[in-house]
Amino acid sequence: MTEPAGDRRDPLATAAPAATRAVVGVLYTADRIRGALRGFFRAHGLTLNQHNVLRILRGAGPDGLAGREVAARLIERVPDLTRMIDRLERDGLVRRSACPHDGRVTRIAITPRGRRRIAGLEEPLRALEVALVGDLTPTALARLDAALATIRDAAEARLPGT
Amino acid sequence: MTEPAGDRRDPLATAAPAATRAVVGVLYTADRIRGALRGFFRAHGLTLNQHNVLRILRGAGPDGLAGREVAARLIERVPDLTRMIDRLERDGLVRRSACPHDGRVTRIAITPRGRRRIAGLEEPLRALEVALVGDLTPTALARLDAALATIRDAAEARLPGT
DNA sequence: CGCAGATAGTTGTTTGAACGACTAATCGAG
DNA sequence: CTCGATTAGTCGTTCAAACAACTATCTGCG
Repeated sequence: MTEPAGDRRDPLATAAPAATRAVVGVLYTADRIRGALRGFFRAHGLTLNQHNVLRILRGAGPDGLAGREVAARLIERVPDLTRMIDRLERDGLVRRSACPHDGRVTRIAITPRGRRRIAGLEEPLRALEVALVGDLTPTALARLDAALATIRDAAEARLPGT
Repeated sequence: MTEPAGDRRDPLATAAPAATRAVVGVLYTADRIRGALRGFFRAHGLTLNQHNVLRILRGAGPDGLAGREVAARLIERVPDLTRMIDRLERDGLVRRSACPHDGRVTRIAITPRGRRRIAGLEEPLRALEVALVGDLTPTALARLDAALATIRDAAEARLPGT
């Protein structure tokens, strides 16, 4: 009789409101996915966001992209792209250059060393992703995408910036 | 013939493999949800994890919980619970006490001030959560929960710890 | 022109995260 | 007992995140 309200063990196992369950479920699942991906990238000396930047730059032209564009394409928004690029540049994975048309813009491009760093990662990464969601049917995956898109649109409408 | 695959603009708008889309979608959506929740909690001097700890402790008995148990119930795993509790204790929101049965264990309990800090937050928080997912039908929410549970089980099997 | 406003990026500073090493207490086998 | 192994928590240190303020460049209107 000392713990009358001790039935709240796991935030995901409760009979919480459906909205709470969904929000918490997304956050919880994302945290575990990040944990699984962290170990993967760490073996290659990269963080999640670093790999993301390199992948984005590899998909860009040889002139690279403006920092603003890189930030817009990132999965997770980083509030200080400058110093993140600083570290990548210090490691020789990206290269900065001034934009000839706009003196404010610094263009960022991937270096050959950066390409080598992420070379060969795509296939094992995809295998890991498949292992994470492989038990879901294509229909379930499509529904998941649609539900997430709905939530993210609502969430972006409530973000401070922009 | 140097860049034959330069059609990758937005990580969510591509025709990427379904597994990649799902993984990226969860991470992307979680990041936006966190951004929306951050502003909410910030107005009350709390972070997401801090509010989470207080909510967990409020659901526990008057003796509080062992740090280990708090960590296990958290939505996002924190690798240094000690200093997180340090900050909450410094602000007078929680209180530490030694466990009489096990000298290794430090029990953590919420203080009246901690209760006041999170009092009244539940309803607006729930309203925010509903605003985030309100456009989804109950069926869609149930399917979302099921899909996330599947993914998180697979992800936890690939985490370093435990 | 010339100046108000907007945009892109950098920098300062504080706070928290991440990783590992370390201490102390408990448990279990012999 | 008592010694090795395990568990709970704390501490040191390094790195990155977050927020705000600042500089420099561009845009457009008068």
